[in-house]
Amino acid sequence: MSKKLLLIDGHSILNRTFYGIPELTNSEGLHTNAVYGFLNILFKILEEENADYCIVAFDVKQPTFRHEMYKEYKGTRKSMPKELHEQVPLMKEVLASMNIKTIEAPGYEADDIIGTLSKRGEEMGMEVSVLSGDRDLLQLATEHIMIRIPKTKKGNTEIENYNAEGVKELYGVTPLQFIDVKAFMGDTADNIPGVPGVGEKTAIKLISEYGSLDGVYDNIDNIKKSKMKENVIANEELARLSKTLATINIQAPVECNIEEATVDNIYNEQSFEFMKRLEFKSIIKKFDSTDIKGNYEINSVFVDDESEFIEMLGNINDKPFGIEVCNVGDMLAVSICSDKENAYCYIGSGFMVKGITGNLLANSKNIALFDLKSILKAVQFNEGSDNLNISDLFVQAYLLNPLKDNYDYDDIARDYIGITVQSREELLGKRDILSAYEEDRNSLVKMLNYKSNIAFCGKEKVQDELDKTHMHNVYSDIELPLIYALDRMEKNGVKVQKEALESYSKELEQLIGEVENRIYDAVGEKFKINSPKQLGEILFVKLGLPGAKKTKTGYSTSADILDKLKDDYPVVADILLYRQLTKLNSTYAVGLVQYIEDDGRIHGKFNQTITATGRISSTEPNLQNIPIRMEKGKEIRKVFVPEDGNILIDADYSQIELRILADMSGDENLIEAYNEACDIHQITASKVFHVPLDEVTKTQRSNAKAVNFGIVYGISSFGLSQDLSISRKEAEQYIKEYFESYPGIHKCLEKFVADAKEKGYTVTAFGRRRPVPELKSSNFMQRSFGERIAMNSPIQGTAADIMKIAMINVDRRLRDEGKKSKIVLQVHDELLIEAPVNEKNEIINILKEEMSGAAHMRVALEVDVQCGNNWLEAH
DNA sequence: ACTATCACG
DNA sequence: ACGTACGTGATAGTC
Repeated sequence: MSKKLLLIDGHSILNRTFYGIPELTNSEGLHTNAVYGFLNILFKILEEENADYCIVAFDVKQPTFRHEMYKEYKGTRKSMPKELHEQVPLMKEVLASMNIKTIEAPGYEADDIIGTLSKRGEEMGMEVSVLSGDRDLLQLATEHIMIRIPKTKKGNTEIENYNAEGVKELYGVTPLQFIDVKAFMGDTADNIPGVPGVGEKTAIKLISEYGSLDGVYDNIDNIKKSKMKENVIANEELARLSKTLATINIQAPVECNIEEATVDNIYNEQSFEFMKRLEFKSIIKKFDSTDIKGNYEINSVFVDDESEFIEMLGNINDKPFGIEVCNVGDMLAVSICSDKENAYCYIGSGFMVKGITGNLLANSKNIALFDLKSILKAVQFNEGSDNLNISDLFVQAYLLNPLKDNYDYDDIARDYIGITVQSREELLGKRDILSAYEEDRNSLVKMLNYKSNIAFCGKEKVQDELDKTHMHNVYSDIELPLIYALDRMEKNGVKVQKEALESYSKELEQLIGEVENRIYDAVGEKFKINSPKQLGEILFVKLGLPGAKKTKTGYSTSADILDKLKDDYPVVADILLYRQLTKLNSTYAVGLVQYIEDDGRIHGKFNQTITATGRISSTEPNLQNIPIRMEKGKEIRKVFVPEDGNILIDADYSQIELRILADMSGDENLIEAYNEACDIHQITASKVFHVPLDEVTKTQRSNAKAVNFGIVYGISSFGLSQDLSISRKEAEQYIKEYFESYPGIHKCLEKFVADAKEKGYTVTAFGRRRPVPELKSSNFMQRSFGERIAMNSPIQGTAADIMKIAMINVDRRLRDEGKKSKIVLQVHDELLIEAPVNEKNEIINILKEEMSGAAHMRVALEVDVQCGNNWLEAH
């Protein structure tokens, strides 16, 4: 059988994948999207074709022989963005690691190299595939040379294939005639001028009729008189030059022995290291079936016998150890690791193990684990003075880089130890713990043992990083103690009246039915009102409403567009109402009922490792976005109630973010305004609009409020103008006046950006960091986004720090003082406490003291506290 | 699996 | 000229 040769146009594939794949960086901040896309296509083709030889050709940065006669060549070519530029040498290194030959020849373009090699391969009797991102190479196609062009369709890469026949079919000319077509039509991307006024259609018509460029000029008298004909005659020289430019050199003096460019050993140690460094998970997977992967192995032991395992726990004494604990149905699983080579796992229902494990956790000084909060769900113990040092690598890794979406043991193993461990999914698939136990106990044991082992092995490295980044205190003073507070809050849960919620849902459904019918009547047909696609079609095509704004998928039907139409078109008002009602019903009424447990309470999750800024997030369900702003929505809050004999106490920080900014900036005017306990929005209005304080109108105050919000978000004139429906000019004026009124704030925000640009990350008042890779982008949009992040993150993050400290302290006071009151919810700047009626006054005091006292700043941290028999009343 | 929308701070 | 406010999560509809 004939051998197969694969030739790749390196730059053109990189170019295509760079623009086709969203931004992607590894932890070092290296851009990797183009390389990633290239490799995916490469693997796909190599697997498909089973090529024997592979060569990747790159252009060299200098005028090439073929083009040196055409002086303007490359004059208008856009230079590569630096995110792509840095990936070119990287790509070459990766290919080298895979033992794939790369080639570049000074004075010759990649096209010429590929052209030459493809012909040589063909002469040697090979089947040749040429992989390129554009159609420039189609002229090379023959029976044995296939041009392959990858296309991304809906996320999938499909490859279009052209041999000589394929070209003929598509264009009606042979591959060689395609050169002459190009001579007439030109190619702006390649700076081939062509003949003015002649495009693809005309060029193809000419060539298919007269066979070639020469044929056209030989028969020029047969062409009937037209503007086009004049152009063709007048530009003969240009056409001939274009032909030269368009002709790929197939006899370039390329020094390359094709038979040495074998595809061999692409999966090897070096290439594996590269894929790990670039964090290409799906590609790393390809190494699974090979023997180089060098999967991390330990001696993973399953201990059947409870007393044997208890003895092992006893032998730990004061040694450092890594541990993992979880529930397996009614049983408990514990894995323990106190040396790098071995880990031991017990799974059973012996109650002794539970007690001893709890003791070990409460009294040991050197513990490493992943996700303490989840362990607390399986084995309860109180934080004491003896175990202040627990290293929760899950939370620690989050602090070190809050932008990641996973901090599982295999991620930590890769990022901090540099080894590859089989992930939970590789070992257990998508099964839950119990079914994994029932179906494949060995894999479950392996997973749990890896977890305790990686915790044990990774602890020091992670600790070092925390010290290096000065985040050790953020961990030990804030995140670690917070874990216990969050765990208790989750276990407390919040009482929700199931019946009330269900009847609320019934009411909504009734209303929804009515509104739905009104809409169908008005429009004259039934359709899915919640489908933006169908709705957009109905509103802007069928009914022809004005103000249509197109998005990439169709018309925008978002609330701010519909709001402008609702006064003139009653049906639009109904659509908005329908949206509101269905949202309330599906997300909040029906949505919440499912989460009410047998104790009548919802025990949502409060996640500590999600947000970029340091805030807590809430899921299953999200209890941090329960409606409050709209009249209809806030009713939902009535079903959040205390147990009998209790009340709800709600405490929230008043304008905490702006106060933090006042303190961090040291702006005298803002500090003074706050310390005189004035209405801050009114004062701002008075300053920005130059009116006396007592003459500030409602509108002025509310505009000033919007500016204050904008400041915290990282102000931009566009954003403000959008929010206030004013012109950008006006918004700019507001901002200018604002910064003149509060010069300290202006300076402070500029410093936030400058510092972040210099260091690559932002820092809160308590030392929490957030990397801002967007600031390095060459894309204006991305960079501006980075600047707004740099202004907002220190503020939002500091507020998050303060709230976390307050939670820890409130929680501690409640327990130290033997109160029955419990924290049940946290909503960023608000805490909800369920308190026995008789504890009411003391709790109010505790809340005020601990929340106000969580940080000491130049302005007071004001806290509003209210009580009620449901959440709506209390807020 | 992705997009649009909308709920909250 | 570019095309946005900062931070989240759940749902319905579409592919």
